[in-house]
Amino acid sequence: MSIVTIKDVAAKAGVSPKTVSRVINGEAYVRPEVRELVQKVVAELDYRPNAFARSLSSSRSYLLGLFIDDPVSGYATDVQHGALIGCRQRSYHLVVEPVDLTAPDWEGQVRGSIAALRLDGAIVAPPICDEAALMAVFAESGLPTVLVAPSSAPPASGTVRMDDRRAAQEMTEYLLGLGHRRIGFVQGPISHSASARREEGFRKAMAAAGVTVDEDCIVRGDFSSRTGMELGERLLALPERPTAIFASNDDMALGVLITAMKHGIAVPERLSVCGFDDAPSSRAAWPQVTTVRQPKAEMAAAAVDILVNPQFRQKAGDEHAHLMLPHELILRGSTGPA
Amino acid sequence: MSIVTIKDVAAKAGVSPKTVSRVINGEAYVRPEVRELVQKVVAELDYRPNAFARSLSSSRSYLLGLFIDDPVSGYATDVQHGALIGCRQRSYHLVVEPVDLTAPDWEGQVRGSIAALRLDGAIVAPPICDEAALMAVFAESGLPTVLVAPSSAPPASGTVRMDDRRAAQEMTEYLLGLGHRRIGFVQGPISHSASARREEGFRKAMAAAGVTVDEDCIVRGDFSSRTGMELGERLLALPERPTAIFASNDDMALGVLITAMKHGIAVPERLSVCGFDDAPSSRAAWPQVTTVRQPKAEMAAAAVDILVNPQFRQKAGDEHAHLMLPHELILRGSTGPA
DNA sequence: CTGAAAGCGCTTACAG
DNA sequence: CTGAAAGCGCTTACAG
Repeated sequence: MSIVTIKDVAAKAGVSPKTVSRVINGEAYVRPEVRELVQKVVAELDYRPNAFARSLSSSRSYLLGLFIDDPVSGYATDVQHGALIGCRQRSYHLVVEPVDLTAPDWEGQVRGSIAALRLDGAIVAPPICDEAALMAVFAESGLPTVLVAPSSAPPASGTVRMDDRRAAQEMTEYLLGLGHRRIGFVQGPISHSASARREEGFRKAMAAAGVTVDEDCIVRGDFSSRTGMELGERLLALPERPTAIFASNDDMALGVLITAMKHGIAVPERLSVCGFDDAPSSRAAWPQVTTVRQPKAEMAAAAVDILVNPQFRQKAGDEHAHLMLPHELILRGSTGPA
Repeated sequence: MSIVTIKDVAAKAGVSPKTVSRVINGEAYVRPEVRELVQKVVAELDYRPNAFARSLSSSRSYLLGLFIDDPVSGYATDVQHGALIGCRQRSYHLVVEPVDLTAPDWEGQVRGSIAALRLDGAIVAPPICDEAALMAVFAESGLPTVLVAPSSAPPASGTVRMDDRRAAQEMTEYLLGLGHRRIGFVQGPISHSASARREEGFRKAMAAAGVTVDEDCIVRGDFSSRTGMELGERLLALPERPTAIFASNDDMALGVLITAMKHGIAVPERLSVCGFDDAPSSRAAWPQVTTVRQPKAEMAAAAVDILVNPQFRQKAGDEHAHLMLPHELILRGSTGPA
């Protein structure tokens, strides 16, 4: 394949390499006719600036790092997809860096990526965006860093999140609107603070509707469909059985659904079930599960925007960008009137 | 953060930059004591070679591209995970490049990535590894390219795959071993040739066991759980109902399972169901679905090995590496004696 | 508006 | 076994 360099373009256009550089970087101060000529030659020769040479001489790498814990999770996948789309639009490239906090040298790995690749910015996905030690590495490196859906608010250049509390509140209001009063709630693991916020939203809506929450109806799972099944058993065995169960993630909702099916309890006729996340499992189930769509890809794309935005980059460090993106209730077949 | 360069290390160690270069690249011809000294200084200064400078002066970028169609699919996720692990081990980095063949300028995008990033190699996931136009772009660029689970055998530096036919055969033998004779088979879409190979395996095992296949028991789906449900209805309504259904992917198996539940047909007591892929849906279901594990991550890691292996890189173009990786039958609760 | 000079941080030949 | 020179392909100051 042609290894066309800036010199080739310059020679053919009869200008200096610097002028070609100006044109391809969209700088001002180039005579329109010269600009046009250069652009024509660039197209003819299919010239692609060497990203490495560019990075070496400038201070930018045009590379963003996506740091994730478990790259195989559906969550990570969606986040990555959004980041990829954002990068593509801005002519950046994305380097995916798995971070295994249990590995002995994870810190060296992260430092290595930052230093060797001269990343222009980092996007950190949950749950590792809540790890103080990791955030310290980024802070120390001075790398602009945007956190996606962090639980707390660690020091970072920016954060992008959704309103878990408000979303859970809306879902609960929806169930109440269907006439449900006795509603079971399946909590997530304590470590996952978004889960706590979801519970808050649930309780807030219940209180606002003047409905007392029976604490027997509140059970704690670990976000797996397995605990969803177990806790479903428990809730459905209650003397006064709930008419609806709100699980704080979809996998647990699926577990509840399976348990209901095992016991021949028709969903949604005799039991409404809803989840949170809009995970693939919510669609694989039957009936499909009513849930909350997290704007995962949109959050990641917004993170890219924050990092790439020149104004932001300049002020990185003292300016912070905090975005709250809208969620969406996805109403499906698993919920119905009480 | 420290911007330590090779000169800093050289100065502190009292040697030339070239010697430092030799040490960090593990070249021969460095006196042991000098090597040790340099390594000590490198560690002290936490020196990280600038990947861009390295790439610019050498011909290697230490970057591999993973080209995928739909980065959100579970398949892509697993492949990426394996590639990531492979890269990590070899001190390479992975750049993920989504390829949207429906976009007007997909070809320019791919060319751009290859040229601008000076990739050392490309890993191409299915189904785009079967697109002739895309493969032509890689061929033209001269970039070493390894295909993961291609259906046909397009020209490429290497391929890594599993034996779909053999796996389906083994699964069928397993069902036959359980005493099943009337077995339904849900085909995948014609476009997906692996699906055809799975059917071949099924038929081969049946023939070997002397069992005639009733063509009414063979139905074609599109790999979605939706068609799994529909075709499940059809198979279960057959005058003589199958005692087992082998779906050529897990999503369809899940659909069959749901249909069975709806009709109150106990699985595995009255119907055995099995799938293919070991997708998340096979575990989310209840009972969990017996399936075939594709070594997706392993295939991708092997692809990295092929690309990074110096011997291979040298001969790239005229030498081809073709690997067949072992699969695994995952026996779970959805299958039982006839 | 345009270009010549210098340099980014490495590695590739090439001498010793 | 070791190092001085040149260069990879761009961009950053700096002149004009």
